[in-house]
Amino acid sequence: MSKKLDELFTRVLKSRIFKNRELLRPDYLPDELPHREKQILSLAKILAPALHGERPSNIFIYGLTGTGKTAVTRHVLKAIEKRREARGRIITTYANCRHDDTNYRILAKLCETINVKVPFTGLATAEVYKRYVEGVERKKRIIIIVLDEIDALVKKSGDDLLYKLTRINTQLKKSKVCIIGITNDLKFTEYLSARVISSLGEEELVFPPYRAPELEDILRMRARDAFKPGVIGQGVIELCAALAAREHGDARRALDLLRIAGEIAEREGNVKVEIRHVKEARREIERDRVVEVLKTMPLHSKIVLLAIYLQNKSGKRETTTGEIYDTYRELCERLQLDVLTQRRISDLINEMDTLGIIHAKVISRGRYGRTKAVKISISEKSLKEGLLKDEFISKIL
DNA sequence: CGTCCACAGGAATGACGGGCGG
DNA sequence: CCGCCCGTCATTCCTGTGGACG
Repeated sequence: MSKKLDELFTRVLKSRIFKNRELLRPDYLPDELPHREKQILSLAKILAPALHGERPSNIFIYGLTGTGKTAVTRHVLKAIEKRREARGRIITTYANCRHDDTNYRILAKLCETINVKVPFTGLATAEVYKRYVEGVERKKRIIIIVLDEIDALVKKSGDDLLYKLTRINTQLKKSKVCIIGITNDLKFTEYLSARVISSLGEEELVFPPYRAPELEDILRMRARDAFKPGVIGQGVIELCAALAAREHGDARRALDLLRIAGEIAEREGNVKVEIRHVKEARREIERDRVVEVLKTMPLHSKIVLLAIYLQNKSGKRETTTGEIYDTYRELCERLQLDVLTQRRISDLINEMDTLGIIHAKVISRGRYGRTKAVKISISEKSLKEGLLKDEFISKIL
């Protein structure tokens, strides 16, 4: 056994495919961002006043996932920080609102970057905010706050925090705060109140999706340094680009495809990355994503999903809330668990809808009521793989 | 054209686990 | 250590509603 392991490690270390795999990771920031020159310049122009101590306008950045919003922002901030003028004058803060999706956690994160200590929980949000304002004022700097995937925060916790942050400068004398909001939801402003839109949207930048040829450029540039020479087979780059272009021009997806295709080829002991590896990579990505989401869902969501699945299996392609709830209740009784109310189940169904596990559409059937038509939008295989990990669920299946 | 189904989804409230200040 | 307050999850109660049926 240990000999086999040894061989495996050696093989991975002496990769015949990769020269530097890290270059393909989604959070790697390359020196050059092809086809985003315009956005880089615009953003730099807006932020430049910070260098001589003026507050830059707040900025709203729109664009679908993988269109380079985060990369461009980090790129520009990095360039600003490098300038001599920035020293002792500018502090930049980055927070991802999908990762930290409550007002409290965002504030805690902001506090962290200006060395203000706050506990994980327990304090009132208003208290944390107060400490943050005090901390900022003490710093006497221009603070640039990047709130990535800001839509996630607003949808969950409302725009209160945003409002406060846009007004924060009225409480400050020695420091100034500038906010960059990044969102991949183009209709995001619907969730915002007018007061926030006007102050946050002083400037707006739109990132269009990458087209397939542009994705090819990006991939080729990264592949040149990430892979050993000559290992990329005919048409591999083009396929990755085409698949990602179909997914609204998502560069992250394109890079993931290429990296995982490379990993699959390597696992096979192949010396070339071929088209079939890319196809397999696509399947793997989708499966992993879904299984990961399923595994981390709360127990009752899993049971609801199972209920939908069982309804599905007994012939119907679509189910309604009422039918799901009945089945759900039976399952709970069999497992001797407390039954949640229908109101709560309705929320759980909505949550799974936004996660993309199921598809729920409100339909009206006249005097037979108004309900939701629910169907599962993931493969049976990944559903089982994700659910069977749960000890309760596996009792039933 | 009004009715009325079967829910959707908002608001208020309670239970619970956890940190804070004294 | 205690009483207090907080955020989160869940319940209860509620009003709203698209359109087939009569």
